[in-house]
Amino acid sequence: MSQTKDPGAERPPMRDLLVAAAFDLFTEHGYENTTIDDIVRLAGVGRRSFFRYFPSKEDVVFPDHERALADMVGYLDQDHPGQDAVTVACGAARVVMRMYAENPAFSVRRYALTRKVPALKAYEISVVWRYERALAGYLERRFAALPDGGARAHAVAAGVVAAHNYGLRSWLRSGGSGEVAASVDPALDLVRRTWRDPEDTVVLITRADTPLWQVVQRVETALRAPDQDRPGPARD
Amino acid sequence: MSQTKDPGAERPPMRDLLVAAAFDLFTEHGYENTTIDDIVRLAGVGRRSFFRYFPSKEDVVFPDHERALADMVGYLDQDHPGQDAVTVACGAARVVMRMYAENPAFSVRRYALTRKVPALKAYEISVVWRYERALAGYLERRFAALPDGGARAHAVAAGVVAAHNYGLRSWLRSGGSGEVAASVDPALDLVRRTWRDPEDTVVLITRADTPLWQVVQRVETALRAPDQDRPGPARD
DNA sequence: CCGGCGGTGGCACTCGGTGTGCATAATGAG
DNA sequence: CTCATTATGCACACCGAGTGCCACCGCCGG
Repeated sequence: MSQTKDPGAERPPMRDLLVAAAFDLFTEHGYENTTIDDIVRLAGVGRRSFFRYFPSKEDVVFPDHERALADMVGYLDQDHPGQDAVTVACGAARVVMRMYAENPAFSVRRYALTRKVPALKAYEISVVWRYERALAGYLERRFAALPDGGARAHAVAAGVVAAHNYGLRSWLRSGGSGEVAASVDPALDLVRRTWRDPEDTVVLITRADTPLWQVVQRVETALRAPDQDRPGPARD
Repeated sequence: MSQTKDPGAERPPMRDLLVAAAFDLFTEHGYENTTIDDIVRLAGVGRRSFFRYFPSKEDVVFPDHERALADMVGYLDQDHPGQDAVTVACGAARVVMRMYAENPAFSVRRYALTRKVPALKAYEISVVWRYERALAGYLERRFAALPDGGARAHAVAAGVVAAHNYGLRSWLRSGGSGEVAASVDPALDLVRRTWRDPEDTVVLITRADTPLWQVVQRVETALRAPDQDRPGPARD
């Protein structure tokens, strides 16, 4: 950690230095009352160097979102056999979730900051929007065959992102204790269930006087073995 | 229209003057290349007055969103008998849609601007987020009785906003010709159908050998007369 | 005629962000 | 070992957004 000589992680320590200095000052004097000069003075570097590592003052608060977005796009570019589009979108949201889980203490500090500084909240929203746009693009490709594919793609993407953020916020409010997934997955599952492809719906028709245990049995077998003996849903 | 003497609309003309001047300069020289001094020089007013009417340079591009948000909140505060929560949320989105429809030419010009200026896009997103938050707050109250009410409220709000924006964008890309609702309503309907309260689902069970025309008839009567002889969904 | 009073303009200042030129290593060729 | 090249950080100057302060002007009642 003091040398950062590990191959593959060639980030100069100055980046982390600036983030640490900035967060200390932000939490002590507030975001607005802290100038770039204060940060670079505490970090012991030149003012110009700050903008070499962060394009703006807001970016120092979200130092890893760029990587997370790239990870999510990479996840969407893989193929996920046997998973419908909505499930893949939820998986992509979980990729971002893991980024938050990597450093709970930092995530909680940042959450406290974004909650009280409108400018940071606005910046965070624009970052989240990029996730949503990536999801919507993926879903639009997957839903290309459907007549309402465009609207569906955007509505699903927005729902997935909103559910993810809802669960994430509740985890952050708890102070980052426990598993993130325990908060995020239920919300994500709700979205996945309600937006599941209509073609995946099981319609079971029986005589009205069929014994209940037989109905249950047939429902169970139908739900357990999906996508086996019928053409799958449209995959662009 | 030339005098704006109508009581109730006491906006001083300087506001509209600044908006007109700003848009002319933005579309001609670009947003970034236009300074506040350029705007106030063209409008013939003092620089200080600009910030009296608009808190920031971005706000001059969205002069009516504050009013639209207030209108939407007002709509949500009314009570809408016989409409489920998701339908009311879609109605609230249509309130915002009408704001865009009030001045199609202006909306189209603004759309061209926000598409190519990242700063304006980011600002627009933060504005849209306030609509979404208002919707989510309303839906959270309506869904308070449901165990997954919170996640559901946020997912629905996000879906409604995304669908509205999807339809709106397609209308804006067409140059603002035709009815906005023709683009927005189908997308909104998709969200409303998929998120409709589970209690509103009609389950019809018949003998397998029931004549088709009888089945159709019973389905129709069930769909035509909703919420009549059963307790409605939880309304806090 | 006079003294508040609301709206406006002018001025100076802070601060975020950018372009430029210079100094200081680190690297590689001879 | 020395020199040239490159990269990296730094100091300085500059621009423009946004703010605080005060002077000004027209309008009102007294």
